[in-house]
This record gives sequence, C-alpha cells and structure tokens, in this order.
Amino acid sequence: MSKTLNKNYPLPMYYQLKELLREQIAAGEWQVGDMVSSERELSEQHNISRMTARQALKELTTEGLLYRVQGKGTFVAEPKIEQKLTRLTSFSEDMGTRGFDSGGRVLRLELISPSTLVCRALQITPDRQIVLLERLRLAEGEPIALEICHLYFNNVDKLLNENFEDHSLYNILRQQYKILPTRAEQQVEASLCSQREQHLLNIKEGSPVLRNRRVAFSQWERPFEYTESVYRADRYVFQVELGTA
Amino acid sequence: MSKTLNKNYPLPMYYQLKELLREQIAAGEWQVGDMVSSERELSEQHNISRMTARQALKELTTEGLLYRVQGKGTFVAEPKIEQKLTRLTSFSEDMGTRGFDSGGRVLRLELISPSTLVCRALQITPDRQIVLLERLRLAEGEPIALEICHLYFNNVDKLLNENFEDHSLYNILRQQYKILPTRAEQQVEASLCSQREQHLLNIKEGSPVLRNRRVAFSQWERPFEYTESVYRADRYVFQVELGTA
DNA sequence: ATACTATATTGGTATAGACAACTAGACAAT
DNA sequence: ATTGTCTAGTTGTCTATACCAATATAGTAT
Repeated sequence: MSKTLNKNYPLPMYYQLKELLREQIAAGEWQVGDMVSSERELSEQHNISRMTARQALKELTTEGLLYRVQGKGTFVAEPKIEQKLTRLTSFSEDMGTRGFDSGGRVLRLELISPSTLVCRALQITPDRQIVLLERLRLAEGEPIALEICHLYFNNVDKLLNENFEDHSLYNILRQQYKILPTRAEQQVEASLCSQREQHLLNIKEGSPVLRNRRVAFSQWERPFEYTESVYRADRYVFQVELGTA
Repeated sequence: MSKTLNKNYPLPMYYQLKELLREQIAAGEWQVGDMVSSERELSEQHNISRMTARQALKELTTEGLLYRVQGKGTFVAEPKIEQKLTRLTSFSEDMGTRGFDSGGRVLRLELISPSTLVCRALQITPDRQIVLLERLRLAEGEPIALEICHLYFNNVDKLLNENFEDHSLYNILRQQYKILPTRAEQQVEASLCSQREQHLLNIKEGSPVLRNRRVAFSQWERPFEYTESVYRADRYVFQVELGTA
C-alpha cells in the first residue's frame, strides 16, 4: 500500500486512484507497455471494491493513458498526442522512404528573450528567457519544412546541451524533463514563401507554402511550446481526422 | 417495453441497449436537448439492473451522443462532427460578422456520373449517379471559398429539389434523409489558384489558396460525401485541436 | 516435439442494494 | 417578495458477489 486513499474525503475514491495512477506513471514507475496492477490487486491494496478500482482503470483507458486486454492485463499506452503530432510530419515521408524521419539540420539553438506574440502563446512575462530551436526538416535528403520552436519551462536552458539531430524533441522532453505533451492547438494557412524560406527549402520564388502555428500543452495544462512551421506545398499534405479520434 | 433486449445472446445487454438507444435517437424519438429515459426507467422497462442501464448511458456519453447532468437527467447532445465541421467554416467569419453563415450562391446542382476518383472516395461503382453541388461561400458579402460536393446515398436525386441557399446541407441530410455524419477524413494542402478560381474568388492571379479534400462517413460507416474546397488564403485559417478531441 | 488438459489470473458482464449529491417544484414561514 | 424546508426524482459513488471469456502457464499424454 504505497499511498493510502482518503476515504470520506471530498474527492471520490475512484478519482483519487486515477490521480495516483497518473502520478505513478508520470514518475516512471511503469513504462510504456508495462502492465499496471490488476483490478483485484488494486482493490486489495487500497481496500476498495473491485468495481471501484475498475472504474478508475476504465476511465484512464478511455482517456487514452492505458489500454486493456482481456485475460492479460492493463498496460500503459503510447502517449496519444505524440502519435498525432508525429503522424503529421511522417506524412511527409510517404514517398518511399521509411523510418529515418526526425532528421533535420539544426540551424539555431539559443537562449533568447521572447517577443510579445510568443509571450502570449506561452503565457509568460517578457523577462523570462526561452529557448529557440530552428530546424530544417528533411525527407529523402530534400528539405521539406522549416520549423522554429519556442520552448519554455523549468530549467529550459539545459536544452542547449541536447542533441536534436539524433533524438526527437518530444522524447527528450518526456524522458529528461518529465514533460508530457497532452494537447495542442494548431492553425494552418496557405501563403507564399519568403526569400529566406525559398532558399532554405530550395523552391522557386513565389511558390505556395503551408504555414503552421502550434501551441502544445503539458500534462499540467501549461503551454510549453510555440512552434511555427513552413512546409513545401508540393511535398506535404496535412491530414486531419474528425470525429472518432 | 418498446423492444425487448435478448438475454443470453452473444451481445451483452448493455451493448444491445446502446444500439437500441442509438436507433431511437436516429429515428427522432428524442431530439437534440431532450431528456432520454432515466436509469431507473430503463432498468425497469428492460428488466436489467440499474448499473447495466447506467453503463450503456455512460458509454454513449463518452462517445458524445449524450450528456448527463446530476440531479436532472440524461440528454441528447449536439452532433460532434457537425460542430467541428462548421467550426472550420465559421472561422472564416471571425472578422466581425456573426450568424448568417451557411450562405453562399449555388453554382451547380445536378445529377452526374462520378469520376473514378469520386467512385473510390464514395466506394461506389461508376454506373451509379451522384449529385454534384457546387457553391460559392460568402462572408460579409465577399467570396471566401469554392466548394464542390459529391453526394451519394439512397434517393440522392431528391436533393435536386432542396434549397441550399437557406438551409445547411448537413441539416437537410439529418432531417430529411436520416443521415448522421459521424466521422470525416480531411486533407489540407496549399497551392496556387486556377484561373477559374481566381475569377470566382475575386483574387489576383498567382494567389495562394488552401485546398481541402474531405470524405464524410455516416452512422453506418458509409461514405456519403466527397468534397473539394478551395479557400482564399488571405481570409481563411484552418484550426485544429489535437488531443482532447 | 506436439497436443492436450487443468488451473490460475486477468478483464468483461451483470445483479442488488445502499447512500450521497444535486435539481426542481411545492409549500410554509418570515 | 424573500427565504427556508421538505419531497420526489435524477445521476454519482461504492460495496459485495457471482459468473463468463480470454489468456498464460505448468504439467501430462501422445
């Protein structure tokens, strides 16, 4: 019994158990794919009925944090948002090449003062310092997108020592900084490329591009990332699912 | 007891009840906002325990078909997809004008033979006839998008008599044809406008546009709509939410 | 080795009942 | 008029129990 739940206190038992499980998973007690305690184990450990433990597990399942297999157990699921966000960029490499996405040349990686736009997006004051990360994304060796990330959280300056050419940003955030992306708001629009973009993306003057602005939120509903991306229109299609997801 | 559930049959009771409720709602037995039977009513009507009825209601709630208010009851929710799809176009009219969206001039409305592309999208054979509906969407009197819908379902030809200038397509489909949009796949890309689009949208030659392809599915997982839209890039931003759905 | 069998464990379904929290309306007291 | 109180009806939480269905494992028979 690692941490007793508070009977007869404002929050329902199943809810307290949900929070506890969430914490334990965030703390790395179980990794993605690991089996968490079974319903019967939880009910004995916390002195609650199996149906109550079950409710907690079931709700965490519909929230996408866990998945269940009859006869086997309940397991920690792959984070949903990362799937969706990477599925976006991975749509760039549908032209034959498999795997080695997440590549890209780092153009800038530095500590800067945020613009007012970025301050609003990240909900911070202008006196904070943020990390700017600019990358050129490649597919089959060809440039396909220009991406400018603005990042802010505790100890964000440590990011300056990370290697973004070999590791994905989100993996680093999750593993080193305990930041779990859980939600994102994104806007997409079309426009023509600037001269700088034209050169970096290796396209003709006046070519159309897809412009992408994204604010990503952590498990604590804090915005930690504001990213502007520019995609070559001739190599990139933005895919959206509405309804089920 | 309108329709008895089949005890000891392959499908669980709560699942049968879910399906029954879905049918009753689709049949218009309850309208959006109406209160459906209470848990105790359902448990008495169908001779099941309250918890079983509760499971059906709760799952339909997480699926977005119902919503519940403690102390009041369980109610029919606004269809989710329509919210999302209309939120897209309604983003066009964020520039002051409220309300009178869904307007637009009908340019074509006729029965045609589908192209192979449309056949694949709608999962039909080329011998079927589909309805083509081309509309110019306006905001503040200005053209903002060109939209070409391809529609196929039973009695699709009746659509030729509908008035699309005053009523929304999805409202007509739901009320007259019992077709509930439940899911859509959508692709967005950027490109330059064609000469025809340039004239209709009243933009300059070589202007960038957002191109949008959408396949929408009914409650029976049948694709009933394939739509290609072209949006003026200077007046339209595509908004996406990732994660919370 | 392969196939079967028994058993234990897991989640899935279902029941019956209890009490809490909340809503809305009726009605009385102020 | 406002406030308080009661009541009936609703969903929310929780317990205790039982059995079913799918899976994993160890042991056994072939």
